[in-house]
Amino acid sequence: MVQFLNKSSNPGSGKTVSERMRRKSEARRLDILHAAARVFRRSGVAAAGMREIAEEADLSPGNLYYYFSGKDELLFFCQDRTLDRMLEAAETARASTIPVGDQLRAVIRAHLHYTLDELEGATAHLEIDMLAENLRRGIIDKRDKYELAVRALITKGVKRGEFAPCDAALVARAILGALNWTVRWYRPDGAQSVSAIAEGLANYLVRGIAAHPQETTVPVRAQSGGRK
Amino acid sequence: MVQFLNKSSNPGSGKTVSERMRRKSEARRLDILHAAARVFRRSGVAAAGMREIAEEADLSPGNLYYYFSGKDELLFFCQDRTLDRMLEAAETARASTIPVGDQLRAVIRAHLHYTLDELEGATAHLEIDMLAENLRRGIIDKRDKYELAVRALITKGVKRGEFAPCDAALVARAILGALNWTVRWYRPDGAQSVSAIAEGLANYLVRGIAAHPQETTVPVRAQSGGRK
DNA sequence: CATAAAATTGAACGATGGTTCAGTTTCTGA
DNA sequence: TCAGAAACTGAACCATCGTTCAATTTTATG
Repeated sequence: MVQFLNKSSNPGSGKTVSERMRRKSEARRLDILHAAARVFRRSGVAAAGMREIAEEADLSPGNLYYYFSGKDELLFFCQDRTLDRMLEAAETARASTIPVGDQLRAVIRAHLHYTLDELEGATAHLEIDMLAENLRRGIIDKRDKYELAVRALITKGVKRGEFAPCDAALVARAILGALNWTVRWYRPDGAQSVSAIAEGLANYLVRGIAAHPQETTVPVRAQSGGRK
Repeated sequence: MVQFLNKSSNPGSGKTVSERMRRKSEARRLDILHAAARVFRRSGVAAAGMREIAEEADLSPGNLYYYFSGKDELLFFCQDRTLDRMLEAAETARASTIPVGDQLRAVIRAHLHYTLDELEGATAHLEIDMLAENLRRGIIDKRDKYELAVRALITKGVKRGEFAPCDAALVARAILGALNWTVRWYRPDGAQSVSAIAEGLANYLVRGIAAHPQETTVPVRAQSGGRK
């Protein structure tokens, strides 16, 4: 979680020097990663060029390769990081003692936060087949693990009688689809904030499997305090 | 609907000759369009190369440009065609006299058919920003019109008391997201057929807004006759 | 301050992808 | 049968993109 840089090529190749320099280098790497994530989100992975990423990170194209072996490594770290966060959120929800419906709601909120949030949001993990073959395996596994976590939540809800019997695998995919597709239409300057969208979607998506849904209440547009 | 070729550059530029030749040329154009749609779906629009499309359509790369002005025109026609079909299905559903829930179900079925079906399915229309700026407008308008049609269906259901009050715009986007995301996980050789997936998703997605959902029934995996 | 390592640069390379075009083959209609 | 149009070909062009590298500047440390 804290250090994901020693997984692969570090700057240079000689033994590291002072602690202070190592810190600085690491921070720089993180900055670059953030810049790459922004460009990936803004332009899409395919259209995101190394020159564009370099400019966003305020360094020359060539210098990028001093910190990362190439575009694939950049992409890999971006995807890996986001999936880790989502998996963590899913695990936290699972381990809690609140009703399963609320656990699912928490996962939905976190999911949208990590994809749409202006600062922390990233979407690179949604374009897995842009990643080089050799790096794909691990990412795919994490993505599948996440999907399975959502499915397990649904299954648990059914077992407890909180949810109606259903095809958990299909419902999980439907939920994830509805969530992931938000990156296509969400605009930061739009009418609804990320958390408002999250509440609305959570209400609708959970209601679809709730054993005893409230007769009336579904996402009625913004019941109080509009933006942010 | 029938002829969408005279919208732009036809083969050659001289006056058309005999009717028989025109027919043949038109058929050829359609074949190429189908081939392009297959390649777009298989490889994604960005990764789909003109050489690959040419090979799929059994002609030389250069010859492609005898029938179409370029990749953008190819993409435009693919997107336009699919959106037209979906709009048509939405209109048919709207005009029918069945319950709104069933109208929505019909739209969902058609939507998945036109995206996932082995022969007729196309996914190019999901990558709108791959299209050149100057052609985008029309496609975006059609897509928005379709989204509005789905939203209108929901609003109608609420007005009639068949659906619970909700944020129709958000729910429409959730539904479309769940549907569109199927192209990411659906595999023709998977366990469920397209229509089985359609039924399962329709049940879940409609239940989320139904005023009085059945207590139990939700997509319980394949109640009879598995594949096809 | 000096020196070596770390960091940075920008031009250039090779591959790829959309597109063009001069030339060739195939087909149509009189 | 035979022009002339239509259909077709494949090599080449040009832009772009990921990447490399020799050379230069900056920084850390004795």
